[in-house]
Amino acid sequence: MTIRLLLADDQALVRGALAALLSLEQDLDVVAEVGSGADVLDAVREHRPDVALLDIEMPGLDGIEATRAVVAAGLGTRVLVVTTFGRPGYLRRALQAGASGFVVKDVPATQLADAVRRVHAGLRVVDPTLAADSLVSGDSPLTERETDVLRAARDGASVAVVAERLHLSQGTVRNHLSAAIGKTGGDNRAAAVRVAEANGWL
Amino acid sequence: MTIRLLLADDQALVRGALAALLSLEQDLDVVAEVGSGADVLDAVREHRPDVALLDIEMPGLDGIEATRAVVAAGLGTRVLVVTTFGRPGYLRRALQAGASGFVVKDVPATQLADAVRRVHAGLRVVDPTLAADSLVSGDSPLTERETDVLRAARDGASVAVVAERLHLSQGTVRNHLSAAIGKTGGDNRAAAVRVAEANGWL
DNA sequence: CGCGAGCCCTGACATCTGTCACGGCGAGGT
DNA sequence: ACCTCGCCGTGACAGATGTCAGGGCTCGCG
Repeated sequence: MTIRLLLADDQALVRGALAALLSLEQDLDVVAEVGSGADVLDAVREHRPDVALLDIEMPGLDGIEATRAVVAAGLGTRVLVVTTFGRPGYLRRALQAGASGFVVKDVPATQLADAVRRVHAGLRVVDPTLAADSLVSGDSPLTERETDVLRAARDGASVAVVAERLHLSQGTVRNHLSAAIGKTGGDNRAAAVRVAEANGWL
Repeated sequence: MTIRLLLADDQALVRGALAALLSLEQDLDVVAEVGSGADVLDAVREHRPDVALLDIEMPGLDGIEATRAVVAAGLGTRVLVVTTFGRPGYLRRALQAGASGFVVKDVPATQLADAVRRVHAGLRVVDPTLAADSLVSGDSPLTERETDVLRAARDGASVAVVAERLHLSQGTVRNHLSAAIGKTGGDNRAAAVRVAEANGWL
């Protein structure tokens, strides 16, 4: 009995290459490929794959949201998240969204098929090096408002612009920013943005 | 007669997948795979491939430097650069380094083999959508010092730290930063960093 | 109810940042 | 030799930023 697969990755070349790689395995069958998170759910409904391989970095609906949607659909499709960046926050958020496995694109090619088989068997597959990091970095320490403000200031917007965009006073924006800077251990907003992005807190 | 290929990509999974994809073609033969830019030159010397597929984003020696080294070796190996990010600056720098072709990982999988064949035939292969962008964005308008300073300030370092690191006065650092901000069209250093990175000027 | 914890919001103050006008230096043209 | 132009370096100044102390609000708990 073959395992039916859905592939989602916005980079056509990578998607096709993964399809070629997985098709070499006798017991795996790629039944659908999509290039955006928004198309995942429809494809799952139509093809009923056993396992969905989702990339996190996709425009529009990202892999995390797509995972949530697939799991919520309740069709028995298990999700294996595949990502370029081994950020601790991604792992945590993917598992919270209901993913059954999480692998980084750094793993040897031969291990991907194994990961698929394990996920299909109901096991959890987690990159071991990431698991440790994820525990120490834990949940985001930022409050909702702090996250909003930091996100708005991400690409260099001034306090005035952020305040305008979020309908706050400038003092409030500065205060949230200050809190975020303190919590991330940086010296200024740019450093705070780097840390928060690296941990998947934005 | 088959075309002999070298694959370089730091992500083992992507590398293996590309190998599987290209091996499906009758006239292509993957003779070597490496996971870092530093290993490229040795592998080229040992296996004498016709075409080398190099990813730009690699730790240590990046794809641009590796291209330069392969071309300088003068063994007749042509370079096809494959990258995740379609930044105009990358294309320009890759071609300046002597690459024969440049494709983004967004292209359909079937086109990669064609690109390889064209490069092997001595043609230039350039993603057409990028070519236009590259011309308008052109060379970096930043002077050497401005680039240094902006690079040092990239992850949120304060003026004092940058000045220390580059052995300059704080006033000078501020001035270079100011010039970079003006040239990039931003309002502050964070915006300048974004723009410069997006154009491959750093 | 009374209380404390946590979050959001604000204004005042010291510090940092970006701008500006200016001088020195080397390369290339006249 | 002279001039010009572009890049590097510098200090003074206004404006933006980060810190701090503090008030109002909701929510859960004794």
